[in-house]
Amino acid sequence: MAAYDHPDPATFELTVVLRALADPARLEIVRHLARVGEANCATLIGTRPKSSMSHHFQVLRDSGILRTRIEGAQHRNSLRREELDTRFPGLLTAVLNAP
Amino acid sequence: MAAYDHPDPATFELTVVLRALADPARLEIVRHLARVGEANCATLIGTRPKSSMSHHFQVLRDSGILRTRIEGAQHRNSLRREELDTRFPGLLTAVLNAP
DNA sequence: TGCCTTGTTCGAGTTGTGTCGAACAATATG
DNA sequence: CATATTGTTCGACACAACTCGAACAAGGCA
Repeated sequence: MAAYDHPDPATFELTVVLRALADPARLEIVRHLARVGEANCATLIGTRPKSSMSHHFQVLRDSGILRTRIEGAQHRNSLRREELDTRFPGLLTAVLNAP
Repeated sequence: MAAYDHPDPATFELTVVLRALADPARLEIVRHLARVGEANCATLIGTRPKSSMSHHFQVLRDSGILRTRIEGAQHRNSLRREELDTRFPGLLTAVLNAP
């Protein structure tokens, strides 16, 4: 499978990032990745079907919040913390620290 | 006209706040209020009709982002910076500093 | 009282977004 | 090769959200 396209930090859009974070399922994914560093999709699926998860990962990827690295049959996801913090200083930290 | 109900900071929901901020029109309103401190609705209307603006103000008010003070026929809006920062430290600042 | 200003409310229309099953693609593994 | 595992893609559906005109309410003012 071909590698994913990840947007350049200079093109990150605030409204797009905020909208990506404004969903409970995606917020959960982001919080989980912040804890474990890297995870494949399967370990992040709770009760939701794969197709729903795939959708959420795409939204997060397209907004610039996470990157997906392909290793064999697995897709390893991790937060793009540095890039995000360069473009929107303090934003991700504030979201992760929020109750 | 009766005063508005403003939610208690303890009940602010992160996803609700993020969704409220994730709209270009509302982000513009928030940025404007950050500059001028307080403003009535009329001065914030660009080309959009009043009914659209009223909707956006309600979303911002219900999420806890701004408060509306009634003075005669005018509704004066201002950001709830302290309350927001108590509940979600650094969030509003990060959003306001973002490009 | 009559009129203007300021905003809200209502209803309809349109678009956007999340959800999910089914089919598909790619990679391991026996 | 056959099969299981991991994710994506597609299509359809439901629901939430934005937009906007029209009608309404409340204040200020002549």
